Amino acid sequence: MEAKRTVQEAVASTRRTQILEAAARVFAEKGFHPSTVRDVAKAAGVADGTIYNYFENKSALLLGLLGLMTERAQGQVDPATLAGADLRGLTRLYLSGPLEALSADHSELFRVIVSEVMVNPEMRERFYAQLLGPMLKAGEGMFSRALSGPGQLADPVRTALQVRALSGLILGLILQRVMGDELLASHWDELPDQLADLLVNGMARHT
Amino acid sequence: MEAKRTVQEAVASTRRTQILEAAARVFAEKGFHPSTVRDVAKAAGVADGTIYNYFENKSALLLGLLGLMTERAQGQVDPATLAGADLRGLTRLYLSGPLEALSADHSELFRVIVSEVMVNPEMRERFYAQLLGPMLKAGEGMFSRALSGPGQLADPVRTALQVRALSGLILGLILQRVMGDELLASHWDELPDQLADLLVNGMARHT
Amino acid sequence: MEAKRTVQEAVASTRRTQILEAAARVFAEKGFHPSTVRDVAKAAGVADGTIYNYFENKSALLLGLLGLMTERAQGQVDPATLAGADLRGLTRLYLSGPLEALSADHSELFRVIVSEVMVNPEMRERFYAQLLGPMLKAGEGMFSRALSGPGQLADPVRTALQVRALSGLILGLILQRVMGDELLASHWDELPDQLADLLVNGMARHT
Amino acid sequence: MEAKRTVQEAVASTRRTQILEAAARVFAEKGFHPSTVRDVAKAAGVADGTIYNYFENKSALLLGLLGLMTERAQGQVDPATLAGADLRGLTRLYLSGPLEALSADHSELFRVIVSEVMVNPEMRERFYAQLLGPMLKAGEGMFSRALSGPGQLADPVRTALQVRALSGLILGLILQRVMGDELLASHWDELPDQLADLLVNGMARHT
DNA sequence: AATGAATGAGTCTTCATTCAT
DNA sequence: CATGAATGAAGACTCATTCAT
Repeated sequence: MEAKRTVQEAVASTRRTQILEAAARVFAEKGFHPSTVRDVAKAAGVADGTIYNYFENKSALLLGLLGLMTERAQGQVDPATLAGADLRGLTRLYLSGPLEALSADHSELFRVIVSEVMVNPEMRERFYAQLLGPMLKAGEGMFSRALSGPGQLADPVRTALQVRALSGLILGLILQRVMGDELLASHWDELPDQLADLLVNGMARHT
Repeated sequence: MEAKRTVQEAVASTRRTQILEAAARVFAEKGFHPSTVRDVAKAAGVADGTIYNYFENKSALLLGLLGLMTERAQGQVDPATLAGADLRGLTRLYLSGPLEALSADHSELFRVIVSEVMVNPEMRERFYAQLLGPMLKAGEGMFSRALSGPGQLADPVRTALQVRALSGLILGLILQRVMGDELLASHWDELPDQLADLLVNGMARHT
Repeated sequence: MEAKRTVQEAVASTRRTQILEAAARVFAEKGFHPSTVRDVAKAAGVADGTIYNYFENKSALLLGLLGLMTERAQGQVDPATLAGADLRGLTRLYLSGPLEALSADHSELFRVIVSEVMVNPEMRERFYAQLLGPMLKAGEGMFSRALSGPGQLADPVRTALQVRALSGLILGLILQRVMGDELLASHWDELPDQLADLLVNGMARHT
Repeated sequence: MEAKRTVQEAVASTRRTQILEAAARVFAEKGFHPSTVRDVAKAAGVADGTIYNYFENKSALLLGLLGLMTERAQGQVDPATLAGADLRGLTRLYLSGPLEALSADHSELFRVIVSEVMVNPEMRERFYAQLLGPMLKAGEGMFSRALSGPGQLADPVRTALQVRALSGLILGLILQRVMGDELLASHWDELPDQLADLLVNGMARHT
């Protein structure tokens, strides 16, 4: 009975993932609103009704994808690497994770999710609670240490705003790339380094 | 006949604007997809069918709003002020325009438009062609001059990337605010100054 | 403008009736739940969506039919005839109206409506408020006069219960006929007379 | 083997009853059509599919409930009591059984069943064959004796119609009560006596 | 015999768009 | 040009029923 239930749960979990990945493909291709539940069902190789055994409604698929994305975004950063990093290294690391992760493969899905986040309150809240908020919190911790001088604590508000500048930079660059800016696309890999220089040293010195 | 046509054109133009502004209100309130053409018609005080005398279809309303937004975004910057500005002043000005303009009133509509831009190719292209592209071009011109030393031209690619960092910063900060970050909301007015400092001098000196 | 609106209203009213009569036919034939909105639309010769220009939803069609039935049930009784009737005549009249009206043509529709009235609170309330309640009130007025002796008023509660017995009798007989009782079907026309005898004189004398 | 089969049959019968009672609760609460097979399964504490081991389909549940109701309606009347009753006593007894039984607890279920009987031919036939028909037959027997004078048989058609009047009265009163008539609800217990008086002596004398 | 996940046909309802007036 | 009733395609979702385990 124990075992049986566990097996069933495993199957159910697999099926859920299977549907979710199908939804990711379909939504990435056609967008959320133009996609039909039937599209997702077909892509997942299940019947229409089966979708509703795993998700309450069409929107829940999107929420599920947000969860998937969150899971993947976690654990991108290696705490050991962070420990020994100086300010520039820290900045570079903070930037490079999301820039690499979100832009490469999942940009299509990212577009769909951001699109709904903009407009759907529940998506927005979850996005902030699961992804953006934690990322900001982590950043504040990291940079508050790095920015504090010996015996002098960094201004917490200023630190928080700087972290928001960093994360904003990431978001904004991804958006611009997604919107078709070719310069960004072709220099994407250099960005973490360039930006770290810029942010640490400033434009004046950076030149 | 001349006059008559002109009057007619004026009326038509007015009616178009009237519909567009109704669409702005409606879309801002409910989002694009949940809003119906009838909603817009009612808000504009016209019949459903009348909408189609001025706009090809529902999507054209959104394109029209993008145009409206573009018009308003132009002429925000005063060329005279720019001329005498140093690097920090320039940065501050470049940031403050959009931050003030887009965040205050029109944030709802901005959300709707960005949402569709993410997902709708035609919207994306126009957004880039009308708004983002020109803004980047202008920025490149401005900063290329400011960053060039005497007798030495600034690296154009580096300049372009820096400009994209600036505009990305703007976009990303607006997004984060729109997503409900309270710290940004309460310190919004200080941002242009703080960011200008940060970007010009860097974090190291900025502390 | 006046005239135009009036014409439009007339058209709308006609269309409403047209749909309602189609619904009556369809529901009478297949029952309410098995009938689809499309069935009604086809029977009415309109598109599916047109139904929803005149009725909020499928249930509203049934409510509409209840209204139709109510209208027809009114004005069945001629006040002049009632005035001069004695107790037996009154009873006979009170019975014969509904028995003739509801059983003949509209028995199919009556079945559908009663079926939903049994189960649907809103239908039940309306049925009572529009049909049964008024019929009881009218009966109480009529019989309170007829049952009062000279200088002595009839007991109002007893009168009210007797009226409910009469109306209950009507309802119950219709139901039994509708359920297929052949004896009732073949003697339907004699019922008002027979029942009036029974009720006025009692079984003991009636024999 | 014998015993085993018997035990199995007992279990099966129990399970059947268990499901049927669950269905009674569910249907009484939500009505037949709005209830799902899953609702019934949950209320019975079994899996969806189990229902179909005991009932052919959803409708069979309702037919089963009709059977349940029939069983309970039988044996309500005590033949011994009937034997010595005069016309008034007989009438009172004939009325009081159903009025007490159907109105008290099972009125919800009664509503659901009548609702379907109105609309579903098979239900209608069974209802007539199992419940109404036998009740009429029994009444005809009882009253034919009571109404016959010495050496003179009562007119069978007249008797049959009178019995139908009685049963119709019952049905109609229950319906009116179920529809929310408060006077009936508050005087329900007096009905058998009052009605017996009315029917035996007539309104004229009854006053 | 019990389970409950899978099925997919079926329905209501919405809404962008058209067009006769 | 304005109107708004009519259209009908489209889609989310439900749920009775089946069947492999």
